[in-house]
Amino acid sequence: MTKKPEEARAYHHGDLRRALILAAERILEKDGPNALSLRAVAREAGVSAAAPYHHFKDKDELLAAVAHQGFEMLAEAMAKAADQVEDPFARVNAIGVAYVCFARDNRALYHLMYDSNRRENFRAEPRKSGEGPGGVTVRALTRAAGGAEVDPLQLELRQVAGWCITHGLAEMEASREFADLKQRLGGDKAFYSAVLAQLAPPRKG
Amino acid sequence: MTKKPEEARAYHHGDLRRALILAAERILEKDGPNALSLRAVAREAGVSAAAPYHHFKDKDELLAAVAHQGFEMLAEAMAKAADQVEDPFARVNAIGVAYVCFARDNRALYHLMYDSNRRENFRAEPRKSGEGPGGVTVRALTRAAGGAEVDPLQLELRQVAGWCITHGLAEMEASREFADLKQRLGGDKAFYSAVLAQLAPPRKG
DNA sequence: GCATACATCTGAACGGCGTCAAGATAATCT
DNA sequence: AGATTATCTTGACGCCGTTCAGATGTATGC
Repeated sequence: MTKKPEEARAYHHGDLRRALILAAERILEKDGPNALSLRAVAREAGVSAAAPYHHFKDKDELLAAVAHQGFEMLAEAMAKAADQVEDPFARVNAIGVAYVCFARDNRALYHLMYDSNRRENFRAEPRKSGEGPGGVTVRALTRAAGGAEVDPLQLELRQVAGWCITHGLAEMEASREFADLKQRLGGDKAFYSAVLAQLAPPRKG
Repeated sequence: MTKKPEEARAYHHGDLRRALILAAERILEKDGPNALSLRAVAREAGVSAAAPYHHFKDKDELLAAVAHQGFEMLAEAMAKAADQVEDPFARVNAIGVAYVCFARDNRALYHLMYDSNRRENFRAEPRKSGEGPGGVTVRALTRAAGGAEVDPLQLELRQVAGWCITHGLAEMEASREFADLKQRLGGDKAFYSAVLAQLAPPRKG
């Protein structure tokens, strides 16, 4: 049997690398981050405990790959949300809401992404600044600032602040203290949107 | 030898509970979070690996105690910063800056605090909402809103947004992408302050 | 087509980890 | 003093991440 050129190279197992990443995501989703041991991943993929070391330098590198895939999913969700809104200002808000929704719906993965990012174990591709979640956000924010004459320093600060408030909300959205507020506003998304709207509009001049 | 009443109860070791918490902080500071194993903490405290189990149910409970102490330090730093500013609006900003500075100066501890909080392993005292970092912030924000007639929903949203942007900034402040901005603004604190100032002032009526 | 080189996987082992049970030791109570 | 209780040690168990020698399957050169 020869290799199928349309799939990644398959030797004994058949793209074990991808299988391991998927197994890790499955475990993360089903049993939580505490159960995410390298041995458990290998077990889930039906392979010996040492097998992953032919595809990843160590456990962190596998987790980084999982996180990398998570960032791609996140960027995609944000881009899709952005496309559904015309008004530049509302678009920024929609992107933020999509970001927080992703964190809500992929809690364990989101935390893994952030941890992996923090440890700077992103040994995968160097992130090209245009393609990740940051790129989507920055572009939308820049456009929302519009043709108006905006102090570039203010614009940059606003980008940072928007990033901070969104990430902060994503980290805390599950807090019980917000349950009441969510209900009063009529749903999670309305709550996210209202919180993100607290960012000041960019000052002109 | 009888016990010294001014110190906590000392049996064989002499308040091992506190010693373990301090040992954990020492390891965290010196060798980072990866080195923070229960056995290493016991070793650092000069005690057998099983000894901690007479003071903490498991490792998470020890970490929760460390985190708890961290929250007290943080609340103190915030309260001190608040006392040094008169203007209610500037005070809110100063509190946020103090919060981010704490995260910057106690990075490993801050992350531990947040992790421990996330896992809801706060088996220590239930947090009385008035005393923690949240209480300090909320009081200052409420006062900054002033006697003006403010929509209470808007005020609450603003509290949440303030909390989010501050925590988000604390998590990301070490990012290299901000180095340039920090320099242009003339220091870390000026940068934190400028970012936090991006929050919209509370709308009246 | 076959031997050789190479990529891939297994099995066993090492030290470290969190945790527990049994026993030793020291402080407290009566 | 003797009994009780709190504290700590020793030793063990199973799981973990990682390494290494060797087995096995795949591709390549002749």
